[in-house]
Amino acid sequence: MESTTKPLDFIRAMVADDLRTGRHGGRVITRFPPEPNGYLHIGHAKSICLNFGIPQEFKDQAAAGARCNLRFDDTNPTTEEQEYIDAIKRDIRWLGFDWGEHEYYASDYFEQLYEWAIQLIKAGKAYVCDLSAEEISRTRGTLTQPGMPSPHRDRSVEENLDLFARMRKGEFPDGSRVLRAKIDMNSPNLNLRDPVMYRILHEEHPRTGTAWCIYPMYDYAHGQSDSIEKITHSLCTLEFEDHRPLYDWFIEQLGIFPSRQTEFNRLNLTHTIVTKRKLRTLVEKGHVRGWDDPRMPTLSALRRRGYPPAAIRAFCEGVGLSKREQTIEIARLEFHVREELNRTADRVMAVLDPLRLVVTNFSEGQVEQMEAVNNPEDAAAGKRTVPFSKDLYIERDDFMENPPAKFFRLAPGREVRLRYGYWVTCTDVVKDAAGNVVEVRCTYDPLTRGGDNPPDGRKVKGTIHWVSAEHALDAEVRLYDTLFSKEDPNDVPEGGDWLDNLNPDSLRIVKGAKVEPSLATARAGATFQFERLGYFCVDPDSESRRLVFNRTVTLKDSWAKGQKG
RNA sequence: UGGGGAUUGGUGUAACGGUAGCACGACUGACUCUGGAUCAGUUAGUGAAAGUUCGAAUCUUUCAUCCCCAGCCA
Repeated sequence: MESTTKPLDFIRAMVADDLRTGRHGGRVITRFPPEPNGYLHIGHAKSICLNFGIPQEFKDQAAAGARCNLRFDDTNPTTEEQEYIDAIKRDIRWLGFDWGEHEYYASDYFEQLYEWAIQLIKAGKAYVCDLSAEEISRTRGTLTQPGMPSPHRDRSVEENLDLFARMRKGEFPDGSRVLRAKIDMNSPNLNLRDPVMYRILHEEHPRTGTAWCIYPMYDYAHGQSDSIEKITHSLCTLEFEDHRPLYDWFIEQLGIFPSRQTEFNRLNLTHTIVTKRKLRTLVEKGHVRGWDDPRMPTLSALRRRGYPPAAIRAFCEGVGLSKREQTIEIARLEFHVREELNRTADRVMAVLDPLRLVVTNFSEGQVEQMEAVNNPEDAAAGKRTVPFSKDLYIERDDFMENPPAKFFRLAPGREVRLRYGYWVTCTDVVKDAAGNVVEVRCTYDPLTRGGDNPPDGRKVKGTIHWVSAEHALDAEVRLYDTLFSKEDPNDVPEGGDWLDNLNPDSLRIVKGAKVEPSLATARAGATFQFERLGYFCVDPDSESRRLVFNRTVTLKDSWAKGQKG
């Protein structure tokens, strides 16, 4: 028997090993810990798929339970908002994951964290420091030089206890004092040079309101929150590797449940930026319409763009996991989107750049209902009907007066198939005063009804899409390209700015598109394949009078590709 | 310059001392009522140098390169 089990990545291998050796008593508990200060993006999706995926995958081997907690890392009220909490939950659910009742907040643990801080003060492991932020920074030393001990490093336990209690009571202004861990000012790891545990912030918190005016720092809050929740595997990205010694130090000093941190590589995409700070800049400076602008890499934008969650999940599983820097080509994401949509999206005909086509030998006023397959990949998707008449629109690109070799579409004297319609032969071209082709005139062959091959065995090279002029619906179509023209948006010349790499053509709006009448009832979010063009989905801006579509992704187009070269 | 990580085709990811494989991309061709899909095929890789070994991507040493760290952000 051939073994079909695919190799486990290093994290899953570790989990499997921990389960085998009974390290955590048969439990696998992970957590996804977003900070509610922005929207989730594709990079988070990788972490979500990992953290929620692992408990699912190891359920059978984890006799004592497997789950992923959703925990908001809400320790900085100056940047965090309820709006983001709501958006994050919506996006995780949309991606296809559920945390059940295990929704937690670091702020739920503020009291416990405070008590533990007192415990550390009593143990002589933490002290109140009156240095200013600037002074702390200056005395921290540099990469190559050790730091200088704070003049308050050896305050008595009593004084520290008193000061810390008064910090909590609100007796001191912001920035006047902090609580610091007493570790090692000489450590080559900057994180261990007496890191700040608490800072004073007279700021209202979205959840605790004004109950607190001191807030714990990430390093002091995260590991302890993991420990409180008995997280067995705390997975985070590579840049936290340097923080692991500190993560372990607090847990050890406190003698609490030993959660363990393991780091994996962050996901980067070409032509894309996945830094929350920079995404915020794009939104605030108006380079995009908002967090859900379909050009953004946020999950809400990908949803609006029409990316199916299943495609994002497959992508995240597909990119793999390691400790190397990972920059995935955008084409790989698009591959998964096409793969999913090819299976699931109904086909429909739409003309983006309409050119009038008159079938001269077709009776005026006559309408034939032609049968069309909704999805050739899925018989269950059924069939629909498309009206055919004398006056049609075809895609301007599908006609050339003087076609080059290998052009299989319509041209003077040429015959093509109108998909699900009839075979037509171009007999005439009508031009305007400027010489632009404004109409092509054709005759049709009644023996090719439905687009079928004629009995005489004649062949045709091309099949093109069309809509009936009288029946077509008007639509606005938004065509997207990458937000940045450079593979690496951060690759800028001296004195340049990453914003210089914004792609001026990332959005092209087509106003005069014509789509087949079956789309009249399409609802926001519905995804279709416009035959021969790509996948499109109905934008929330869409109204019955004025349909609006977003292009999710184009179809692969070997003709266009050949033209470029 | 200190510390922490990492180097396998264009991009990712396997191989854990024994045939360098898979996916995406690119390129051919077949087929097709979507120049889509599908099918078949081609292309291209172990950062460098020494060493250990019958045998090295894998072990050792040296070198090189890249990423992260000096927030009272996470």
